[in-house]
Amino acid sequence: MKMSGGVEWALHCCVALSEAGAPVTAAKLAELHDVSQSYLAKQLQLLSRAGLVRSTLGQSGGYVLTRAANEITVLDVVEAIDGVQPAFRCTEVRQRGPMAVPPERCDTPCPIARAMDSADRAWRESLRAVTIADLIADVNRTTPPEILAGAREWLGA
Amino acid sequence: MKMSGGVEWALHCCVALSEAGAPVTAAKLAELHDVSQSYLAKQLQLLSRAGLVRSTLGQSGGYVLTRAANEITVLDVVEAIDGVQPAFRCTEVRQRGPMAVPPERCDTPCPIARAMDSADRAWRESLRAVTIADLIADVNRTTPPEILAGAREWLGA
DNA sequence: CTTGACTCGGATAACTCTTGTCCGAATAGA
DNA sequence: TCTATTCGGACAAGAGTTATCCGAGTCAAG
Repeated sequence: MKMSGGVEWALHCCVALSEAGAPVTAAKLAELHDVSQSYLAKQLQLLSRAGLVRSTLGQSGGYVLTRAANEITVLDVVEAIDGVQPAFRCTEVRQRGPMAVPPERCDTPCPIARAMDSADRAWRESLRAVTIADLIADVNRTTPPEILAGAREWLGA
Repeated sequence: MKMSGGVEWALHCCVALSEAGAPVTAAKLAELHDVSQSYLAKQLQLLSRAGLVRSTLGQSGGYVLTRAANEITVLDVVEAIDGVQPAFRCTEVRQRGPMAVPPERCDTPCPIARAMDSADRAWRESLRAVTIADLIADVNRTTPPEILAGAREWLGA
């Protein structure tokens, strides 16, 4: 089981966008994080489709967050990039084979699927409890101030 | 993000093995669940490597659980098949690009990684709380008795 | 108003990982 | 001793992710 690597980039971009305030181009975000520009554009498109960022075209264009940082959860970003489908998908094994249970007797979900869904809900609930604003607060607390100031200036330039 | 489909099969196999008591061959398990025999063998190998099942060779051989059903958690099976690595892997983006944070200043983990790890722990904790015995109890409660009896007899035959 | 350059967006290949299959080594019973 | 049956690891095919490019649209300046 592996989450799309783009999730990490997208979260870093959300943090940067919130700190910048003004529109930032995909090229600048890619350079700041030293990642593939073309591929990062794809992740930003996904964020745009999900309505988390708004893109501005033309000169002095770029991406801006559509909501305040404390109104965007980590789960929002994860679902925008990685999709909303749970990692486990029940294939109804009990309805197959020589001892198959007839479909009309399967009103309750398979116990295995139930356990997986419960775990999936716990996972999502944990991600929903953290917002971009929380991440920013942690970043501001743990990174050297001079680097923070430099990054803010670099983003604006 | 997608979990290996073999996890579902492996869990069904553990339930079946616990109900059987005697060794069951991979071929019988595959026929019971109507899945690819060759591929199911791969999953059973992984369970064997993890020490959850013991294989017996030769005639009248097969697989048996090494522990009681209430001593095997769903998490044990998931980690045996899908691996123990978390879905999210931090690539230390903060240490890259023009505003890179020097490694010696990165004693605390990245806030993004921390949020992901917390969610991952919640997920695993939820899976650890459910045992194969719990699954069996649910199965016995929700499936028609005649099918249960038939399956037990079919496994023994 | 015209021009120009810069932006994002979707369609297009390369690659990695999962899925699926096969045959050989080892074993228990006759 | 022999035979039938078992599991185990090595071997291809497919799907999904990763990475890239070029065109449509837009804003700003001249």
